[in-house]
Amino acid sequence: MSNAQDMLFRTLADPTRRALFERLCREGEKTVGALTARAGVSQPVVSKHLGILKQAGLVRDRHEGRQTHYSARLGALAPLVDWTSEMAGFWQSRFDALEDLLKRMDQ
Amino acid sequence: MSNAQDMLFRTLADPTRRALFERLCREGEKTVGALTARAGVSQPVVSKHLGILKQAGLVRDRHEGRQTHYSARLGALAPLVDWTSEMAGFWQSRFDALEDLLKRMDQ
DNA sequence: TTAACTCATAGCTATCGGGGTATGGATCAT
DNA sequence: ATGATCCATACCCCGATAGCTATGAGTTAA
Repeated sequence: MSNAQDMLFRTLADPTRRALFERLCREGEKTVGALTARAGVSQPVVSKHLGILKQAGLVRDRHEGRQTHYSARLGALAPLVDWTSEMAGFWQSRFDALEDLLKRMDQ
Repeated sequence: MSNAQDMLFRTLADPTRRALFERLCREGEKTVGALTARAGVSQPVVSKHLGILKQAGLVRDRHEGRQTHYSARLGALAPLVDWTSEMAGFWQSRFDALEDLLKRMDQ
């Protein structure tokens, strides 16, 4: 029963994970080793986080010899944008309704 | 060292909390009692979540007699939108750079 | 004043999850 | 073939937190 937003919010809630995703967005494709070098946590931890990011659809992996290259999949952020827009939409429609009411009261 | 995005993602990561915020966006101002009625958790839990939402700036409260009315503060979502745009921007600029490179190689 | 009601806080428990080390599988270099 | 490198998995540990009940503070009704 967990929708797309749930997965995204939970995945991006962790600072280490979000930092990894940000680096992939900023700097493009990176190997696990390169990511580990500046992640501040051990390699297994980086691998686990990358696995979670992949499961959320936020990254993709490409195997080349003994190293794995990860890159950001920006399209996965769409549900987050949609959710935000939806919330804004509800708020706006209620605002419009209020505006409308005030207008009618003014007549 | 926790920026605005961190607070927002962590706060919205919990399904119960996000559901409360969504209801406030959809249906407007609600009392704690009204929220508790359909929250699926106990009243103290609802109060605690509302407190966290308030601390994140996502809701505001208004005291009226013995009841407290909560409402959504949509502006608080701005850092989230900014972050998303920033990530998209990085991705786009790298894409543009690649496009540019290919263009120059083509000459 | 007393009783009922609304919400917030305190205290507790159990679970979840992020961190680590150890290790194995796979690939490359010697 | 052997050793070194890169990554993923398994396992454990511990802190964070979401849930509960009990209770108190504040407010309205009787």
